[in-house]
Amino acid sequence: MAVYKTRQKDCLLGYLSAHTERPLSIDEICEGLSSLPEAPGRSTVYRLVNKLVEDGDVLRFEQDKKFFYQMPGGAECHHHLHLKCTGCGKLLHMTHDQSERIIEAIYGSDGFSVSETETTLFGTCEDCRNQKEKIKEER
Amino acid sequence: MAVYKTRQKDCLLGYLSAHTERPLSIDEICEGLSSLPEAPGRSTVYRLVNKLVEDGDVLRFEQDKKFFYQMPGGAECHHHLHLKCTGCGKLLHMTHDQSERIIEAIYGSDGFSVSETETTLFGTCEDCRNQKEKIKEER
DNA sequence: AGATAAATTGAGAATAATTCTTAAATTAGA
DNA sequence: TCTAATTTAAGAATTATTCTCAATTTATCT
Repeated sequence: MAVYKTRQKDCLLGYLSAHTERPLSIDEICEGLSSLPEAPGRSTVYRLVNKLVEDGDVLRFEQDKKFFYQMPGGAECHHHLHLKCTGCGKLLHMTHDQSERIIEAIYGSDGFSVSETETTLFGTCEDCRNQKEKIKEER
Repeated sequence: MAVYKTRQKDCLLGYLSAHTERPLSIDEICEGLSSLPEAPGRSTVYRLVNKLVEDGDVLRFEQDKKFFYQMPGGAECHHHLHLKCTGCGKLLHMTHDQSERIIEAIYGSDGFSVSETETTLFGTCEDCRNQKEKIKEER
């Protein structure tokens, strides 16, 4: 099963490597490609992107029942772990150092390499916790 | 908007509190309820479970594009964080102590309370990392 | 208990992200 | 250029979930 080089692949790959600043949804990718003459169709984007993930050339992560895709290496914003509040939806960015400490601790104890781009920690932010406290007190 | 007590609610709540050992999918819940005479229908299960999550009575988390539900308090297995390998799909359980250390560190630095039941860290396990190394060496 | 208004249920339609199917188009090599 | 293998893309199929609304159930009032 040889692999053929096509205009569509080049087009997608070009777009992804030019937009590494954050993970992109399929909609965002198709939207971004839409003005280009060689843009692959939607089902081709799905197929190509799956292949890229399988080959380890693109990172994929899941949020709100959707997949997001990102080429590794480029993103400054994603060299740290994220905290997502399930109360208000806010996304917090941990510091690089704190992220590293946690990742190294886990590597040391479990031999597991946590992927910063694929991992989001869920919980409750300070504001939402304070609000909950207040509601409890009012009873 | 008063709240009425119904047989279906009792039935679901009874089932959930009797099965706290791990998070359950909607299919598993409906399957489990199916033999009971007062079992709510599928759309009612969806509606009730969403209400319970909203009220904070049931925990929900997302995996493989599906939601899973669990009543808090019961589960011994979920008083720790999980590591999921994106290579082989293996699920690792961190020790309770290690989980606590990480959660406390994040609470200290960001004021964010990580929820153990809702959080899964993604990455590569030791075996898969070794395998990747081997493939690289063979080139 | 009977009547009434508000809340709840459930069957199925609607939605949304993704995968599958397949005929037509493209690619690479002889 | 011819040909076989690969890739594309339009749309059908799939799957988890939400939405709709008529029929049923619940709580309350008399």
